[in-house]
Amino acid sequence: MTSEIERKWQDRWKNDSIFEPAVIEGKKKFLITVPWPYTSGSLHVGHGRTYTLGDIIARYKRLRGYNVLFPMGFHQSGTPVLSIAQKMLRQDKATISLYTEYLHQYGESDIPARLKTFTEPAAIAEYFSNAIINDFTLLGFSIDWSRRFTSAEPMYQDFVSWQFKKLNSKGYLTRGDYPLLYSVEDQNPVGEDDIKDGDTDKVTIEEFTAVKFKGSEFSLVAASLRPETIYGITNLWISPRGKYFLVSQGKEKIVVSEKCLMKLNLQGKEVSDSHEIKMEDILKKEFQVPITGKKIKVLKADFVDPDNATGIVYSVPAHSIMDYVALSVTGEQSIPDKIIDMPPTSKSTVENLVSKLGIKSPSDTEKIAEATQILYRDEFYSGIMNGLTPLVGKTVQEARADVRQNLLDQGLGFVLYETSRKAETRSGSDVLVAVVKNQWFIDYSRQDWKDSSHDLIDKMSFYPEYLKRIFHDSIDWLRQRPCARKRGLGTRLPMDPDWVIESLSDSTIYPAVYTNSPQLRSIYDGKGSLDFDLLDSIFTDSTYRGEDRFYKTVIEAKRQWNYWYGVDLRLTTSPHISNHLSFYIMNHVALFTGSKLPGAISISGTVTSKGAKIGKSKGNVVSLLNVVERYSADIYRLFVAVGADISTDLDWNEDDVGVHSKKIDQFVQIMESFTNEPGDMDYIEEWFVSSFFSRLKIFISEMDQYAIRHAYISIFHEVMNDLKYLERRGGRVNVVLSRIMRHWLIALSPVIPHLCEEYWHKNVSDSYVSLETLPDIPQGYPNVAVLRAEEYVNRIIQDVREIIKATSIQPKTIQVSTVPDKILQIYPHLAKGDLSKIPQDMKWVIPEYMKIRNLISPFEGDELAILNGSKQYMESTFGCSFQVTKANPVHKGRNAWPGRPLIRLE
RNA sequence: GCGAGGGUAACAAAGCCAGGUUAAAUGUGCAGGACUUAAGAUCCUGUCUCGCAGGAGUUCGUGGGUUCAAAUCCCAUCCCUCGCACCA
Repeated sequence: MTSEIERKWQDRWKNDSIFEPAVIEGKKKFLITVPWPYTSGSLHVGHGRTYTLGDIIARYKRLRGYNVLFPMGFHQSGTPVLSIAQKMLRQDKATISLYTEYLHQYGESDIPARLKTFTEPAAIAEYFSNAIINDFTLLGFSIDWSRRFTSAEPMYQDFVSWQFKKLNSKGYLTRGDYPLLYSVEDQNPVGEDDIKDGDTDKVTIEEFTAVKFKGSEFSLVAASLRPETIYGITNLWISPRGKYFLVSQGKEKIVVSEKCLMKLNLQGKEVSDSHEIKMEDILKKEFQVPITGKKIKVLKADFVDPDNATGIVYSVPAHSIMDYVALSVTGEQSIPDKIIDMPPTSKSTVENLVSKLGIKSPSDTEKIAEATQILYRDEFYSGIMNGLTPLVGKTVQEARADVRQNLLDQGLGFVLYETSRKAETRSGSDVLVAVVKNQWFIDYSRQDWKDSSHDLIDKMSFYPEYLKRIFHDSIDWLRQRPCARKRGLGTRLPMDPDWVIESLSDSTIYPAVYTNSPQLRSIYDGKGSLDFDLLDSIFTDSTYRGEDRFYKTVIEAKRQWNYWYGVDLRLTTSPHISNHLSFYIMNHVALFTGSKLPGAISISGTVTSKGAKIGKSKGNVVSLLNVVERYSADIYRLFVAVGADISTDLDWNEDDVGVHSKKIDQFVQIMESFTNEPGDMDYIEEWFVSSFFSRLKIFISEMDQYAIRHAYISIFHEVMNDLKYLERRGGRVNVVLSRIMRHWLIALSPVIPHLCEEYWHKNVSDSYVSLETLPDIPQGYPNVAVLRAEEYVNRIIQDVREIIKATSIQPKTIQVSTVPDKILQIYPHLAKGDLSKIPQDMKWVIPEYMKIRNLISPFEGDELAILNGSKQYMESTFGCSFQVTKANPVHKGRNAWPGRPLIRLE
């Protein structure tokens, strides 16, 4: 039943193309974008949230009279789709079962046949694009699909080429060497996805300083993360299990481990003439510490990993747990003095940590690792170099940079990159660090660029507001970003077609293309390409000088662009802040000006499922399609709207969904039993209508701040509660609904569009509620006096209840006597403190007033009349008779005060 | 470590930016009642402590401070979550 209604309206919206807005010059427009989905799988309840919130906002802006464009496209560039296709080709079991499941969800009839096509990346992207369109349609999204395009589309790729040529001409692209994780066997860079346990145990790149220790015939190269400790070196360690090689590096001869040779090659350190060297030939020699010139020996140690870094390490027992422990065990040398001083309060010294953690031997690897982490961290942040070094007084942080630079400058060392842990790909080949030569970067580090980005951020709006500060920080923190790679799908870099533009970099200003993709596509189809000058004439101020037969389309493309761009609101999730959204801001600043720049950004929180992060391993993935089938689009939408504030996390919890589902049922019942009953309203009906319009005002002001949750609690839940209350008070539901039906359905339509459309047609008009504008609030509403009066009645009820509770009296009669006229007359003087204006014969009330003044709630209505009007309600509420009188003033004893009548139970 | 967000009643979760109208929304749970042959659904009432008259007391991680007044502002401290990059 519900799904039939939803389908019906989805079809009608689509057939009438009501969400494909045309340019209307002079009408205020609103362009809202949400990041385009990546087309590698099905969407779950978490994905749905941001899109749903986007749709709610789009629909809200429509009812506020904006010409709203809510476009969508698909992201297909990058590596995931490609690697899925490759895995399909390899018949990878896990991938096949995952995609079988996806296809099953989508009700695919011939799964094996469909899977066969998935060896082709385009087929995967195509299939899931269509699946997502289907999902979004079933959720009732008011998306303009006529403008959709994908990042793999040639028309769009010409646009990206234009963008990169512009960036390059403005000097925003640079080149340089860049380290990245690499598989030698596959001859490919590897991402987190390619590494075994890469998602749970992240692999990062660490920058070692490889230090050359000169000997009579060759140098030993030991690598360290802490070059400042060379002043405390006592000896070198090599592994008894390792193989070491003598190689030529330029004119120098150096010795490193076998594994290190490969790293040197990958990292562009050219070496030649390698041959293995016997361990004894190393052990019998002495070597010299660079800078200090100290002569040291080489010792064997089991704890040295020949595969790590150079396979040779230098020993600093005063500042390294392992070296200290190893030395204590051999007892060969005494522990040398420290070269780094710690604050007196610090307990982080080698000796303390070793004894505290009870480390006995080099085989206590876990404890040693823990102690090492503490020591390195504390020395880095609070250590000061002491007088045994020439760097006395410098912090460890400063000293490290100094020594490193010194070694590099004098050719006494070089940079060696290493993985933070031993890593291998999912297929089992080694992951090492390679240095890519001449990597292309977008130079986000440029200060002038950052400055103008900060200016833009100052002008933009953020929801919630604290995001503004975070974006300033993020811009400051950005460095050069590698923007192209050698594999993956995407656009070729126009100045260097060997490279493919990386998938975040090709999607920074793409919302621009939503404005005129049909025109661009038509020109592309006619010309076979979109050249630089043509795009320039559309997206900048330059004029079009191309072929005449495209002239009209170019002008139309430009008109669309001028009307629709910039993006009034971009809505996405927090992981995008430090990358996509920052790039989005900076690329806009680089290429556009004025009204074409972004207006506002809002961030929605993440979605958990049953309290846990959504993931296949947790088994808590709930697909969107499944939710729509089991509940309905409107129930899901209501849950998303009201379940949590836009910026906080939302938990997908079926119990809570059930609550919303019940509320929707009640709403349906109310709407089904509605018949138009215009006519005069009594007091309580007047109260309801007043309350409604007061809630509608709250709704508008909250929605203008995108406080969707507040807005809909007010206009849906609280209005529903008011309706229940109205019934209890004897009001006529249909009479009041006749007064508010238009406003209510229009206001609710952003969240529950299908039901609103259904009842709009049934009860109001045959136009589309989705396109209606919210009418003004009628004159005289909300009627504050009536609202106050009802509050007053409820306060009396509360008081009676409390008295019953405190006294355990079951009243037969409730007597309420309201404020005497004499007290009411002088009350304003009392409230103002003008005690002198109080007539002599009434002065006796002053002491009583002083005592209870905090309990008085002044009330401007006619209390007697209001209470008399509520007599019936009071009697049914308490099941006894209810009498109202005007009290007489009493000199001794208690009096009735404004808003605080006397209550007596009998 | 740095950066950001957060710690509120049995639980979940508002309020905090713009201090008083806050014993503190809302939902769940729990208790009592209404309706029902019964169950369910729905509705009402209650749910920190004390109170035979509408009141009082003690509460919003912990410890201080500002103020006539603090869940709300400031300082310190403990704990939790997320991000720290090339991955979409």
